[in-house]
Amino acid sequence: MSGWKELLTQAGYRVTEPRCAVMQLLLDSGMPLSPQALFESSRTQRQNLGLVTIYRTLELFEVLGLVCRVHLKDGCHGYLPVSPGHHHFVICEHCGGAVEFPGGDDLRMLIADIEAQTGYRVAEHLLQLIGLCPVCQAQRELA
Amino acid sequence: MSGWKELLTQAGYRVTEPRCAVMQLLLDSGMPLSPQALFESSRTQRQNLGLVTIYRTLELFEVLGLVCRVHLKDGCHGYLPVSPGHHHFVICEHCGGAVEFPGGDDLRMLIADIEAQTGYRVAEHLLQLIGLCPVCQAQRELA
DNA sequence: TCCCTTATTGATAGTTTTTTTCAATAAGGA
DNA sequence: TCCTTATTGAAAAAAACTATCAATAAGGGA
Ligand SMILES: [Zn+2]
Ligand SMILES: [Zn+2]
Ligand SMILES: [Zn+2]
Ligand SMILES: [Zn+2]
Repeated sequence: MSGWKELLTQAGYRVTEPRCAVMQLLLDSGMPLSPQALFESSRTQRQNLGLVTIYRTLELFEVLGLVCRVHLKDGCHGYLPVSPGHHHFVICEHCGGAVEFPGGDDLRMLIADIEAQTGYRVAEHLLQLIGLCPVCQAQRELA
Repeated sequence: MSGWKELLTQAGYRVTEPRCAVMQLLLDSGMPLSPQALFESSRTQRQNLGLVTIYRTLELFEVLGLVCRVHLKDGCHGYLPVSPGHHHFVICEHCGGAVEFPGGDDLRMLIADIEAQTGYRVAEHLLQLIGLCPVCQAQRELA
């Protein structure tokens, strides 16, 4: 994400300090952050964002396609910054580290199959992979 | 789902009236139901389940693989009864109707690709398709 | 650069969702 | 039928999320 400020502006929104802070925290984190986690991070870094602002900012960012909401096992709902377009994530179940990947032809085929089988017209999909990142794999092998 | 009572018993749990009621409501519904929705349904049908019991029952059922938690746009977390094994759902975004589809080889190729690309070891995945069911498609065409 | 309009913020309060607690109840084996 | 103990559900607490509104600040225009 680099041009996100321009995107905000073009969409008629203001580039405010709190919005910058939220985006920065997300970019620095590398793992899905919940609204609460963002709130606490912001306090640690003396930015003191309001929790309400965080909710609103995440919602706006999601609508603009700047962040993506992922579903976690515990508690659900972390947010990750995303590059423009459609995407998915592999999330490490141990450290939370998330890596984005594009949906491939495989998925397209699968969806076509399901449409044929069920008669549904598929408009969107939710796909997340959960596993162990290389670092956590190595760690586990030592134990 | 037919042998779910046996499955409960074999796992050392009791087959109670509230558990039967929750399963029945889920089976009758055909769409994802939230804990709150189950609570209200149960009151309508004079079964008066406690909300806490519903939460606990859903959690147990999920652990036993009898139901599956799906993530909805608004409010998140509906529950659907599932047949044994691995599977996913197509959910109608208009009427909520859900259809299960088996996921055997599923995403094997895709996952293998991602593992190679990212170094992650993928353990599980979350896949949901969202779209329009045949009925709702027809309805939309008339409008 | 300064001002003015108005989008945005955040404190407070309110609502919804989920979890904890614990005495009363009932499932199911003896 | 009785007894043990898993299970229930009312009530209360905690967590997650939303609504309100006066004060603030972004950024366009003078
Ligand atoms: Zn969710
Ligand atoms: Zn990891
Ligand atoms: Zn439908
Ligand atoms: Zn699958």
